[in-house]
Amino acid sequence: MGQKDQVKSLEKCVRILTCMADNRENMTLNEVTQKTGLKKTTIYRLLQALTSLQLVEKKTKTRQYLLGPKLIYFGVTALSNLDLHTISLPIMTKLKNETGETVNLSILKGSEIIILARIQSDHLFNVNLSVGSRLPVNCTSQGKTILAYIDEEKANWIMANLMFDKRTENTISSVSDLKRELERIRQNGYAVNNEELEKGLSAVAAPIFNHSDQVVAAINVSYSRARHPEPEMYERLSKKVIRASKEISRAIGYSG
Amino acid sequence: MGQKDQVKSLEKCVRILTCMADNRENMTLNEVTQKTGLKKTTIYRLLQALTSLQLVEKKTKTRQYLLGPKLIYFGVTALSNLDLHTISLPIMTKLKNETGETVNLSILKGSEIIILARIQSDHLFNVNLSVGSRLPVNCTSQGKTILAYIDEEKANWIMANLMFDKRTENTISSVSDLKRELERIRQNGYAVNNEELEKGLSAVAAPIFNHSDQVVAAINVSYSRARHPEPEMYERLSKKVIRASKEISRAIGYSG
DNA sequence: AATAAAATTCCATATTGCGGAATTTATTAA
DNA sequence: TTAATAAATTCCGCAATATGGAATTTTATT
Repeated sequence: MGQKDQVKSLEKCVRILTCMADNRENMTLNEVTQKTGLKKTTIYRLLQALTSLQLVEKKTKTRQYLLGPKLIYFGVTALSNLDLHTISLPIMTKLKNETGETVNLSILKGSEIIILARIQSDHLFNVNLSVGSRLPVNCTSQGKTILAYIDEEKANWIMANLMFDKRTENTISSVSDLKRELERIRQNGYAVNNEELEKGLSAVAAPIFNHSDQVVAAINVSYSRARHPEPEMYERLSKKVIRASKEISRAIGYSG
Repeated sequence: MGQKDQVKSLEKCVRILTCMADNRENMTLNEVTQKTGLKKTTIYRLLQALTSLQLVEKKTKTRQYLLGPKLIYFGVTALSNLDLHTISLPIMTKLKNETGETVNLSILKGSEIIILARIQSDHLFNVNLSVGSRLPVNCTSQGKTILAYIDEEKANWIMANLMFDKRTENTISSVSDLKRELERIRQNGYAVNNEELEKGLSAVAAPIFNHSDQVVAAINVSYSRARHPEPEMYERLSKKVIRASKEISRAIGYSG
């Protein structure tokens, strides 16, 4: 063994897969080479192996690689074993029925949130998001919520590296504004998205904590401002969202 | 290189992960050893490596291993890149709105189906299933649908290895009965679940084909018999389900 | 407390993975 | 079309890595 039970080739594979996942788009060998910094020959060989094991898929026409079907299998299995997920689903369904609006459960990954579960409203107008979708932390209720409760050092690091692209006129686009917003969120116990991601779209989110008092996710209710322009909606929803978030937190071991 | 770009340690890791995914339950080192047939020391070392890379999680109290968070990340990313998934979602939503009932998208894995996407109805009564849930082929509309359209050899192999546990009095529990049912499905173009999985639960499913005319998935509408006991419901739903399945098939390249 | 079983560590050896260089294939420019 | 450039793929000897039997420690069972 080199060191402490490392498996070099596996590490490289995970580095490649992570690179591909981070990148979202299909990637060519050269792109992976540039982004990972590994030797091209090595990557080539590992990608062949990964492909034959179905962890990666290769589009022969374009010579592009993408994450493969076996990862979907592993992933959805892991997801359905995840306490957070199984516990949240019925509570999310209840929340959706109470509010009539779309409910999401998301976790933080880098400077984005990833949707792990989503219960859509029955309104025809529905945003084109789904399990696996990612959104920037600064313009989502869930992103801001998580940011407000993770440890400050990590939050600062994320904020320092944020792109802050202005999705709408309301998008928070500076670290100082965002910090002020996080302070407000901590005071209220919930976060609001006031058309900061997309015009006409609002949401209210609350944090989910684990047994050791750390945020592990956020739950939100998202709705169209066209149907509910009144600002009182935020507070009204927040009560329900917070109740749901607490229920989930407790169920996964939070005692605070 | 050993042979044609194999990476032995990676292969073993995938074998371990597959074993764990197949098993559903958390596993102990010894269990993995027995099920994979690999040497215990090797598995131990690889599990350590997998754990430190977050592909696997280790419950130190019980010394059990389970699929880790990084696999969720890879999996949901792969899922959201999957044409089948992204194309299906809006069509499933439409189908749910048309019928008012829960809509599922599933693929075949071994002798089970796995739910890849699910749009729940707003009825309070909702079955406890979610993305990643697995069900036996013989007692689900989607399982039977896929079985009816995959190549016969594979279907026979699956049927030969089926457990056929009798979930209800209606559960199909012999190969010959199942074969007769598959024939009926091929004639109708859709499959029905007549309380074969759970008393009070019915569903109607139709197959989804790809560019090379192969079934890749099935879509279904599932509902409570308490609300709709009438058998005409099957045919009524089948029209809508078939329409949706064709729409998805075409969108992913089917031309038949 | 004694026994059995499972988990973990150790280490010498064979095997595997590595990556530079060469070759082939695709892409772009002329 | 041809030439030039860039990317993908193959080759192979060497060094580093993974292997697994045996020993040790920890945990479960009697």
